[in-house]
Amino acid sequence: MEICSEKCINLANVKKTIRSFPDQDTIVGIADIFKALSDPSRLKIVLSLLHREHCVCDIAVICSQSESAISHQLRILRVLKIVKNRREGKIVYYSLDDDHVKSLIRMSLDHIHH
Amino acid sequence: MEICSEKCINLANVKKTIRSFPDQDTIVGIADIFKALSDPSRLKIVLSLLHREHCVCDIAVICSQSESAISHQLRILRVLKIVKNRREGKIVYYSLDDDHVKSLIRMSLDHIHH
DNA sequence: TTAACATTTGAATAAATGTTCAAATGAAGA
DNA sequence: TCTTCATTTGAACATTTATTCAAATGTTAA
Repeated sequence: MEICSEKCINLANVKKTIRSFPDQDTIVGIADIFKALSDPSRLKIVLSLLHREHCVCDIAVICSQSESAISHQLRILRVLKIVKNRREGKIVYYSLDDDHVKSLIRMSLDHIHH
Repeated sequence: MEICSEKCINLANVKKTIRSFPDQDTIVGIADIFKALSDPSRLKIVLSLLHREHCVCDIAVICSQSESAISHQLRILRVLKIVKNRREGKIVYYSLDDDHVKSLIRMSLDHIHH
């Protein structure tokens, strides 16, 4: 990474921080997970799956949104490996696919309620 | 919350999940924190402050962005109480204002590198 | 094969968001 | 006071994003 030393106020600290930086892929990966949880309606979906699996139409009821809107968001969460699904006849059940996400949400719940 | 029982596949589970739901303010609050960390450039700023404070122009160098762009993002992070600042003459130093955010980031780093 | 149903998909629209540029603050030193 | 410098601000623009609607899958039961 290039450092324009002329513009730096504290070059030593800047170098330290840059050295401690994760690589760009890691940064984007983390940002993606946070982005998945950053939309209230998508967060609601994840919250609804915190304790048990649900089918799409039940999630729609729980989140008071259309089944289509829920399905669109579930696809995003599926691509990010945050939820997984299983089919039982006509019905598709979704559940959380990532324990880290559960931890993140529990931790943020603690944070809000501190 | 209204439940359209006709549309529910599994009413009992739906009711359980709805009962376990945080209130809307909590949901939006959590989503806001995740939103703050969901943009790679904003996440970079937070990462740059993980170990030590920095002034705006140094953050700009670290994140290879304009000082104006950094300042705009810092304002968002300040409103969300994720960073705080102190002025020393002409220079404004920013640092993290929230230990929970540090934990969230550390946890997500663990997650990516599992 | 049909009909009914749960879910998915694609296109379109509206709203939110990040960056840029230029101008405005506010503090320090000449 | 004037100049310089670090930072902030506002408006404009381009991009991303969530939701809606209509149509398409894919599965079950008649």
